[in-house]
Amino acid sequence: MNISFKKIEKKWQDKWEKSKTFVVKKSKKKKYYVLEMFPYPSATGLHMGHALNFTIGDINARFRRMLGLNVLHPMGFDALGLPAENAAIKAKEHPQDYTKKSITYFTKQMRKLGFSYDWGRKVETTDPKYYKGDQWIFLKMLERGIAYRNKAPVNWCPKCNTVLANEQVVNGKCWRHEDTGVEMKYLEQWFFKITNYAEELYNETDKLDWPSRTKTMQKNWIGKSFGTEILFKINRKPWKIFTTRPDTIYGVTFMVISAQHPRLMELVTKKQQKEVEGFLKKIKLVSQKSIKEAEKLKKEGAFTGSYAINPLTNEKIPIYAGNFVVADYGSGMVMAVPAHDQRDFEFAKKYNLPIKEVISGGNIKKGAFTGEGKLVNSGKFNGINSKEAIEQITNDIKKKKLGKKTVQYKLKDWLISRQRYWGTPIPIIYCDKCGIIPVKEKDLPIKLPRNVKFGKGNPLTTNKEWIKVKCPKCGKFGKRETDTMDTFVNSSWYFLRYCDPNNNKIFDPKKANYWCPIDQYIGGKEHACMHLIYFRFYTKFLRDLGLLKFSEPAKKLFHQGVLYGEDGRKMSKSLGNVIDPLDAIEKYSADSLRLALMSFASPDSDTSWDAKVLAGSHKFLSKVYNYFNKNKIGKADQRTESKLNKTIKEVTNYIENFNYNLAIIKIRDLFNSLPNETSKDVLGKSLKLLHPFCPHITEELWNKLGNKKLISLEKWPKVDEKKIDKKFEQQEQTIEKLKDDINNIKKITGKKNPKVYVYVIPKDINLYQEPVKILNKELKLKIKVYTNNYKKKYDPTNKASKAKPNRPSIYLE
RNA sequence: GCGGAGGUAGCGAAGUGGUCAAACGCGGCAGCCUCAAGAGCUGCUCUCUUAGUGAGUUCGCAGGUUCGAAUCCUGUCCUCCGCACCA
Repeated sequence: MNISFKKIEKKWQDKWEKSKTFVVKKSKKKKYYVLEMFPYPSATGLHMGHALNFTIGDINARFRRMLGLNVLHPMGFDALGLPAENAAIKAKEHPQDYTKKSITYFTKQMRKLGFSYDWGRKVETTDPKYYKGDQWIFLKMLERGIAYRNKAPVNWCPKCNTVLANEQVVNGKCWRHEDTGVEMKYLEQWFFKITNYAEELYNETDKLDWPSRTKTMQKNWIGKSFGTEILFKINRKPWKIFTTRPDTIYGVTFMVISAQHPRLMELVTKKQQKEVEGFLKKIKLVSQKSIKEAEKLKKEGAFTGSYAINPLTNEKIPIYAGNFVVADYGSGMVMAVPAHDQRDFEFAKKYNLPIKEVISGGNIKKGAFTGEGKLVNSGKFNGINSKEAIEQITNDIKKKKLGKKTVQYKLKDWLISRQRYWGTPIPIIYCDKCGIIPVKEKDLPIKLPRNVKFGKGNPLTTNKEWIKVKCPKCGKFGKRETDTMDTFVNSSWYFLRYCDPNNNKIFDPKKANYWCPIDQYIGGKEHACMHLIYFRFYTKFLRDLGLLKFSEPAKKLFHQGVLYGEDGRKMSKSLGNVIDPLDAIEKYSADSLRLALMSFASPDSDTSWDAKVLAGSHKFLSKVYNYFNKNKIGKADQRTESKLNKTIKEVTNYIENFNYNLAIIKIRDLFNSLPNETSKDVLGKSLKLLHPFCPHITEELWNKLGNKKLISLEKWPKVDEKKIDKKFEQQEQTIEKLKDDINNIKKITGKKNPKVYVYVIPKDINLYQEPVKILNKELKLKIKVYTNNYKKKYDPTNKASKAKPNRPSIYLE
């Protein structure tokens, strides 16, 4: 029978939309906010990863809704950003038109998948009403010293004429120009002082109900380490040096300052200038990204001509510029202890610098000894264990006011400036007289001008009309900031905007505090150290502004697995292994696709696409549909009731825990075991179990059962424990075993339609009567059961004597 | 180098102390149906054995704990992923 899934699906999608089924308001019910990370729309449309992500979210949303919660399940588009701008330029379109088209396309596809979004809450970051919020928050950050301007080394592509985000540098090359090396440049940039929140972000990570892997990644990224800050005198000025090994301070034989250090040139003497400049030139093309090929990179450097004074030994120590010291960690300069640090050791070997052993236990001729040991050559600290010496030396330094115990983070302030058009304009005006002046709140939003000419770099810089603006302070003409904000700014607070997306304010704190924090956030694990840290930071900042009453944006987080192509490789156009969700829907149906996506594997594990699973899912749904066309509605037997209730229990549990694949197995099993005649109640409850996965077909069949209301808004079935009867399970096992035995004997003997005689011991007779009846029907055989002591039984070969407890004897004729 | 995940029958994938030769799906094989194919239905699918209910060998590899291990412990090999010269 040919079922028109397409018609059915369209019918219910229309119905949901018309009757505003998924529109939510504040209510007395307990709230539940489920959110999938909003997509970055592109003209190529939704990909299978999106479909997977959103399906997981939708199942969760539909399930919670049926449980009686007030479910907020919105969707939006993260549409500002560099990739869209580049794609638009390539397509010779205006980014605005390109984005609009992409969003329309995405929306259409999402509708076809039957997601239960409250579309009235759609958020688009390209909407000036939205990015006004970015600008307002920026101004608040500026007021509080969280946003600041600073000169910093950045990745620069000479061909694009623009700064690139770290993610846009691939192996030291520009992502758009594979042959172009990225350079380091010093530019005045806007930063967000996320490091102010490093401690809180770090500490609260443990409390989150998030995947542990992500939590560790975040903690590593924030990178808290305890150490000591020691003041070394250089040219009579103190320089702070961070170390985790103050116990080795007597072994310092030189210092290394980062080649990227902004104050490097202060230390370079006239005599050494040429040498240092030569060195800097040599490493200029080595961007931060390619430094990541760490092991291969040889330690290199040049003597600056300056010396530092070791505060404990008063030794004069030469300072080198080096390529292996990170400029923005610690103080960008390290005290080098070649005897006890591998990198310092390599550097010392190369430049013939002295290696002084201060911890015993290793062989410093062979290499650095980084382990624990007793101190030697360390004055009054000789003989102390190195671990203990860390404490003692730190105390000594503190007493002498030469330093203190301190904490360092790897987390760096967030560089948000982008020399690009398609982003939120930074609301700043540069005035010759007044300096850097923030735009007044009442003048927000600063809209992106529509008229721009794309050429080299940021087209805003050549838009004279837009740039020219009156200084809010003195009234004379100044210049607008032409940099725009990093796209991650947009996604840092969008979840708040969903709570009241159409107002002219930023977001409604009252509503945000009702709906938030997000109860269940769902998205890719690749965001662990970017978006998922940024939006925590924003939440904390907005809390400190007094707008939010919570400190963490998402209580629970779920990462969907990566879905690879059928060949096990990443889906990509060039490999030709991309499966388009629309094609799958076209060929089968949205419900089939949703079911298949959840059947491959546990939704959080990486897996590959399998066309057969999709076909199989479709087959199953067809079977379900056909069953509902043929079946009779009458009374439910106890066996089915028992099975149903057991399944309700299992499925509920599985869905709670995101074991969607297992839930589906149980649901399939239930439908497969439904008898031709059963009650409306059983059928309805079975449909409800399937509904979160396959909303359309269940809506259709629910309606066919004679229900007037939507299944989408029905209550999730409750388990009736009393109806779960272990007897039936036992019977099922008995049936299986008996069936196996009969089939086996049939096979061995080759008898096709035998008469079957089953002999059981008297005690077991009750256990077998029912199963034999069922098997009679199922196998279409004549099966007779006797107790083995029954005198009138038919038993030509005396099989009956072999019957044992729980082990019937069988004769086939 | 640091950190994380994982290795289960032909494949995908459940299972985390006994009820495990191990759910379920796919594939394969056989039967029914049909003029035939497909679909659908039924059964089998580690090896051997047998008119069934029996035996043997399995859950990356090697040891160990236990009356008992796919499941716990130790070591080891392999795969995938993230971070990476962070002092």
